[in-house]
Amino acid sequence: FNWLVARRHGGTFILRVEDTDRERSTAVSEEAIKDDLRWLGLAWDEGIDAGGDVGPYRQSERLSLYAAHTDQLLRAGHAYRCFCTPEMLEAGRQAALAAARPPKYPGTCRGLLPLDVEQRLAAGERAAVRLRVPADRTVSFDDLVRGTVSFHTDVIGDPVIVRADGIPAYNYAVVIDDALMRITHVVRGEDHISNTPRQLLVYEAFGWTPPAFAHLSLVLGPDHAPLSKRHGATSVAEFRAKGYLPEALANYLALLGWSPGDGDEVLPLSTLAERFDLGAVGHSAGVFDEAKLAWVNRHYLKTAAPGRLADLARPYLVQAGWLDGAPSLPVSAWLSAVVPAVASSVDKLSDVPDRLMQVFTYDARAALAQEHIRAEAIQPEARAVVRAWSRALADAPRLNDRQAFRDLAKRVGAEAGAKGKLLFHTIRLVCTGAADGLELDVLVPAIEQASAFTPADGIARVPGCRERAEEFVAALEGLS
RNA sequence: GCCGGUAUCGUCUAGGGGUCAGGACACGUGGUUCUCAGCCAUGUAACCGGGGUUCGAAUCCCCGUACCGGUACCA
Repeated sequence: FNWLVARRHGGTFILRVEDTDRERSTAVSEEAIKDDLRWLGLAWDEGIDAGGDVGPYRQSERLSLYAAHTDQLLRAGHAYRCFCTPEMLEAGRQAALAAARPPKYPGTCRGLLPLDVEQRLAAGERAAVRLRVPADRTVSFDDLVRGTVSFHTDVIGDPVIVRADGIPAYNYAVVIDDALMRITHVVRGEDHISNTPRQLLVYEAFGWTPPAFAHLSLVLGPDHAPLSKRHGATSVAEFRAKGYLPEALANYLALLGWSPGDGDEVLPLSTLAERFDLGAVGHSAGVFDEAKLAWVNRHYLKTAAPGRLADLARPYLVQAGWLDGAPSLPVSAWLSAVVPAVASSVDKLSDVPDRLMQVFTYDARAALAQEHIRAEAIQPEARAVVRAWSRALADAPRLNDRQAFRDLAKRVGAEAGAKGKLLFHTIRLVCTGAADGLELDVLVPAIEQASAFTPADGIARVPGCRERAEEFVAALEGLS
């Protein structure tokens, strides 16, 4: 949504890394975020790796900036040193909770004498810095999605703005950054809505004009609980791994919480960038529905470039053991023809191998062991087709294209006196050992082409139609 | 507990003082196709509860309930 707001209004989308929590901020997590954003197509105009004139864009590299501002606040009396230990604070919190009172910093160090502070500091005592929150005030702001939101300062304890180790707290660092980076719109999750009054107070202490705020609802899982690991994929990277197209995920996510108003559902990023409107964003939390994501994905799967689909599907075929990492050029060409043909009937790319099962595996005996297949195959009409088909294949060239298959099917039909469903269904049985599957126009040429490859091509061995027919006939005769 | 937010089909939503409350996904049924896809047709399904204002409330107001968030020297 941040990206869309920036695009829609000709703004600048900035990627800033908020890494003041050293535990959670690793090079790996930063890289993951950048990968996700890039994959989704949400390029940033300014920030990490992109540069810009209000950097640095990593909070851990802006520490001196924060320190200078803290001095200013301390001198002006808007902030003060706090010597309370985490243990003391925690005990106070527990006591308050037990007494059914709101847990709030009691202001223990609020009125410390400057001399005392000097002495304790000189003695090596560690101190955090707290913001002095004015009493009995209502702080309110006009949220771009929710309208006016107000908080009373009496429920806000003086927040720590700089920890005892000198690292600023999130609520403080973002204000300085947003002001210095001239941020106009802060669009974030509603988990930040109650942080906003604290931040507003920091703007006020500095005499700065705050940016516009917009708080978005969170996304819930199907059980209505916040999205978490047990709901399966919860990160962009996981959806990518499952074979969803980035444009589909972006499209779906935009629709989760926002609607164009006219019922349009398929909206690529470029269209979204023109039509998105923060004011039309919904106020309630959305439940993530993977079935709908899949539906959107299918739309994009149908129009994606063949080569791209082939490339994206390759890892799944490798995983299935049918392809090695570096297939030959002819195999790549084959994939570019076959993958798009199946991709249009699949929810996501990881389903492709399943759809291609009949190309790579064949077992006539096992097929005929299934009652319904056997019953169908032993019908005299079907046997006639089987015979004609295998005879025709014996001296036919490879059925490398759709037309060759159709011609042969026609000949076989004429010879066996069969057509339509009976004809094709029987051929399907012989070629795949199954009663359903891909359209034979597509499947048969795919099998034939694949059967011509050698192990050097980096693809598993695929039995051709002739071989399959022979095996089927043998298995059928074995039955009777 | 306290503070804040939210509430229309199972899900995403449109609408908004008078509508047959519309669409999409999913699901059911029928049709088409050599296909579990697609396409066509068709069906089931919703305004959280209670008060108030009003000729009239799903829509405005209040209360309640439920859910979500916050209540950190996390972000």
